[in-house]
Amino acid sequence: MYRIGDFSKMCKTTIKTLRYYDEIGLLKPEQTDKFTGYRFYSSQQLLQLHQIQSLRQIGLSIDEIKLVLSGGKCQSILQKRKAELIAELDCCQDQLSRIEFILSGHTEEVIMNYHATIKELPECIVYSTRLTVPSYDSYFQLIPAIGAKVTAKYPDLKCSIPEYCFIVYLDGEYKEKDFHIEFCEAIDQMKDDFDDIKFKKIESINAVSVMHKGSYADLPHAYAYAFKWIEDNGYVAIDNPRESYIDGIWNKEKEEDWLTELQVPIKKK
Amino acid sequence: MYRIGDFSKMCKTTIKTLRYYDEIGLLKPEQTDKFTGYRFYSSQQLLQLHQIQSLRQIGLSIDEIKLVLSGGKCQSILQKRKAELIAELDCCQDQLSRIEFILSGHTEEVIMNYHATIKELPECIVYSTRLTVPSYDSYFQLIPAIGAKVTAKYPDLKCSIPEYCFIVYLDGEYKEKDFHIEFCEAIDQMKDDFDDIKFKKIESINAVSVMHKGSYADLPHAYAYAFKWIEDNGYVAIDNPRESYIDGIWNKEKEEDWLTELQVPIKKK
DNA sequence: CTACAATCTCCGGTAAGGGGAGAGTCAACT
DNA sequence: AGTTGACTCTCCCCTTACCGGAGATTGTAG
Repeated sequence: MYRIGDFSKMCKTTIKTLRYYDEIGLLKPEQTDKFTGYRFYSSQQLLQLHQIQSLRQIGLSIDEIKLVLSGGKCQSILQKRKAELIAELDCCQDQLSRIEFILSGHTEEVIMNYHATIKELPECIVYSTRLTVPSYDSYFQLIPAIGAKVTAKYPDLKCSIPEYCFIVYLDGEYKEKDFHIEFCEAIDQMKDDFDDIKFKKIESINAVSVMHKGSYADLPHAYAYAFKWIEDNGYVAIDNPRESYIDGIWNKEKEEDWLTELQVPIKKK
Repeated sequence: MYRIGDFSKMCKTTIKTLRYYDEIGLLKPEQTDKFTGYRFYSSQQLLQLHQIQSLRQIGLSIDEIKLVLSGGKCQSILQKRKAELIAELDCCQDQLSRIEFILSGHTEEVIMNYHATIKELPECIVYSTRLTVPSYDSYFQLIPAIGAKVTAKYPDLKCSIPEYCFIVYLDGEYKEKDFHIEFCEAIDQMKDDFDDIKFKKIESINAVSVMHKGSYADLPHAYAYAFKWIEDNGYVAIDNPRESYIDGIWNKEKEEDWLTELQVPIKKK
């Protein structure tokens, strides 16, 4: 029989940990003095603790170890831990790649102020219409008219709160003018199509998001950043990018206050 | 200005998280109503939060993000995080390897009951002597005599508590008899050598530890397990293994109660 | 005016222990 | 027999980055 201090040295485990294992019932000392509360461990416990340590060192949680020790599910618990580890490895690789991307200084070439995040865009219902516009500036003259038309047809239809409206560029290539675009506005319910207005449900999807502040003339920088980020971090774009408008001419006077979010649907390569 | 619920949807961040960031001062809402306590966020905060998310997604802690945002040390923080990630990748690989080792069932071939852990053996002072013994059983007749001799020479010398005594096999190869071994006993202070007794300090080292319960005749199984484990998990032995005696003939009658710990000094390959 | 949704603060919980206070216990040395 | 010092005990709070829920207040629609 060993007192906790000696046992602690023999098994290279702190006294705190031994007391904790006692408390949670993972490893009870063979005897506990009823009056003094002193714990006494035997060599048998040394063997048990050694197994516990071997399981802890492969990253099992204490609850999992309890399951293993109570004689069940060893295989499936290890398989589960294996899957966790593979996911964790992927996650670390991804984070490492993103750090390399920042450190390698792509950011400083253009503007230091772009950042990329991955987020899940939840599913939503939108009405949409396709149009060809001669230039950037002409969008926002056309858009209010579309909204008015839809409201006139379906007065009970409401925009999502918060508002979510975006356009998608349908031209695969870069164009200086006469863009082919699709305008989408998220709404609260499905309706029937009419004229050139189509209603559809957009499925949930993962996208990389880059915020762009300022004039639309600089948006290509944001696109360049996003696509380089996607490429360098091992993702691929799986759909046309969305340009989502947050602040613009309709609520901010100064161009430098305009805020746009670029969302590029992606998946891991 | 957006209320917390809308802002939460826009930035895909939970209300709980936003309140938490407010509380810890990472992201304060632009306004807080003095009477109702309602938080109000602006698009500017959207931009800030987006950056925070991008940093969180590479695994920075909140304190680190605060440092980055307060304008300092961005490079060094990222380098530090990079180093952490590389260490974490190594750790995951190691755990994965150990799980594969168990799942691939080496264990079942021999005896299911071996487990391996890696532990740091702390530095210690020992007296040691080399001897050649004809067979396993003759060790324990010789050892008490050695102890007696040392105690006679240095009466104030005390064994470490808990006791730590082990032998090292000096023969590189496997032998059936006439082993060349070194016997070591950990003690509390350095003394001068005499006769064939040498005192030395053993440095701290990492070792893989395997517990063996039962007759010494089965020890080769434990050795086989340990060396296969070392090989398969990408380590190499860097010194002779130690056989440390915990329970044996001196305190347990039955052979099946004897407990021995095999310690093999290793490093990552 | 009444629902009902949104928001607030406060409290408690997470995993696996670590740190420390204050009190009791054990063994050896005067 | 008393004292010192090492050891151990329990109890409580702390860690990270939030989540869940209770109970109270506020805002908005009908």
